[in-house]
Amino acid sequence: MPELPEVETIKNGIANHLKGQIIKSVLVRKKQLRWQIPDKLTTILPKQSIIDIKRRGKYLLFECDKGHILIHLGMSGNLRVMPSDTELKKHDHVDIIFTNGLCLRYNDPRRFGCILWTEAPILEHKLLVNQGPEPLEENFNGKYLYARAKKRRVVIKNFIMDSHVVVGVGNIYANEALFAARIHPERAAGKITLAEYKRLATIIKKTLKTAIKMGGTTLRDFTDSAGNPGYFKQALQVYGKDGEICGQCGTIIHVKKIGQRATYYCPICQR
DNA sequence: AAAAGGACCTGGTGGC
DNA sequence: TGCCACCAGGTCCTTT
Repeated sequence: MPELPEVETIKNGIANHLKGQIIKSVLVRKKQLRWQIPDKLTTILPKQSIIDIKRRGKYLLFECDKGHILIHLGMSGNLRVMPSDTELKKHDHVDIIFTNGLCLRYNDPRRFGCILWTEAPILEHKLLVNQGPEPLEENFNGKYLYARAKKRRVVIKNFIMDSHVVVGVGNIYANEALFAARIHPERAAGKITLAEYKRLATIIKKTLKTAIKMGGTTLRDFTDSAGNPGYFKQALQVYGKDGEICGQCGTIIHVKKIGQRATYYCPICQR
């Protein structure tokens, strides 16, 4: 479900409801996510307030009085703010309940996400310390990509999906960005020219910004924190469009597994 | 050090 | 209708 635009959309949807709220209790119905939810979460959070909510890559960072809650939504996770007595749905695994009667409810059918607690400086957390630059920041650009790609034989699509290279580019936006940049997804990262990387970096920024503006991409049942769908799906050029016609040249869009993931591309436009 | 593949998990779909 | 194989927004970890 969530790539960077979806996580950003969720963050924007919940932040204003939660900032300054005081946690009353934490209800964990299923602690086995990607990693087990630490027992400490339920004991240490009550009486703390949510100071701020930030995003790093696809991780959400909830700054509390004594540390941070670290949440990743995996493939199928979602977070909604709702009255704490709202009827449960399947896979509602965790409620963080506030003194004002609202709760933050975590739902995740596949349980690839995680909810962790840390009292150390948040950006030094093991999961965050080696993350690449934020794609919307200035330190992510064509020169950076070109330098990082030197001598790398990994295919370009996997390269830009590697969060240690740049965070937040998942399968949908990797496909879309490579199409827009007219770069074939299977080229070796080390063989892409500086000019192409400049084009690609610019397009990744543009693609993600547009998707955030449109509230993310709705596939299957993605909704934002208010339950609304995202509208970026209508703007997709290649993702999920195998067998359809390329809007640029009329060729049939191909699909192929690259690195275990479905890859959609136009064999004529992308070289 | 880098590349490749497996692992984690549920639900939906399409074929037979 | 049932069963089975396969697919899905991610990414860490192990093996080569």
